[in-house]
Amino acid sequence: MPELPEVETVRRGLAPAMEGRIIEKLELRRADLRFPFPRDFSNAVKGKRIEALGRRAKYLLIDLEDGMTIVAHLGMSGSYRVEADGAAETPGDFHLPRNAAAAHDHVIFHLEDGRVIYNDPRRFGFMKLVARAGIESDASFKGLGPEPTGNSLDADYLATRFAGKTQSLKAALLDQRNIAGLGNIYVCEALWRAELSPFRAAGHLVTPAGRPRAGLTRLVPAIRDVIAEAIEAGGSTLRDHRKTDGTLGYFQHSFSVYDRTGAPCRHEGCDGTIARAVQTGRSTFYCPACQKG
DNA sequence: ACTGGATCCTGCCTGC
DNA sequence: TGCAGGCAGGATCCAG
Repeated sequence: MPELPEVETVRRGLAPAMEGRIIEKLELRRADLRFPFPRDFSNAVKGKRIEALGRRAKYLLIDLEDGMTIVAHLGMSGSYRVEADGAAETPGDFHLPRNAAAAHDHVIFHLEDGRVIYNDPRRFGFMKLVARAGIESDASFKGLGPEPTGNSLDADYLATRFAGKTQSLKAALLDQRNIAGLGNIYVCEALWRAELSPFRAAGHLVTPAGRPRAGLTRLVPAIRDVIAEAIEAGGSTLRDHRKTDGTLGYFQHSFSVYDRTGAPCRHEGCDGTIARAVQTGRSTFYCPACQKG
């Protein structure tokens, strides 16, 4: 599921249940996810209070009182759910009986007043423990580009990154070193909004003098807006992913191109049909009629 | 240096 | 109905 808006939605969902709580026990139900868990992981966090939940790109950051941070990535299929002690059953069929472990529940945070459970069928996610001081030099964060919602993302910055690149715009936007947090869905959506071809070389949007062309100037607000709107909607819900309280995100109803092959383009006055192509092994959804820039 | 492909893993959907 | 094949929100490693 998780691109930036989904991870941010997870962070907001978990914060009320985790911040200020002590990790009474960290239960690891297997030895690894994508990578082995940190050596002595459970003991290292046992008894520590969680100060705050943060996010950088698609990484969830669980700040502990001792200056360490649990860096958690949800991979493709990771999700969290909260089970509060003594809470009434939420209507609907999602919640399991208390204390019943579901398939692919790999990590359970036992807190003072409930549990937070990490589930990840494909196990592409991972968790590691990093010292907060100097976290930016950790391999996961070094070289990471700016957040798409922050002020440091602008057309001039992207021009410096894209200048001379023969790589497609699609691939360049998926590269976390250029912008951190975009994934396949929101790259497709942003390119559609800016009416830019996903196949165009990234360098094409930069003048020989290194200035952003009009298309690149359009792209920045397209990215900002689609990410902001998706966060506002609580992220997208694809397949079986849900928010931490078991409810659904809504942004998938707002997709303009993603997974809409054969549907009419929603740009006013465009009579194009959404098409699917494969670029660097990933599906690209786009409108061949209006995404020509 | 830059680029694209292969890879990790399970589940679900489609088509035969 | 069963089964094989393709595909899925990501990041990293490797070869050309």
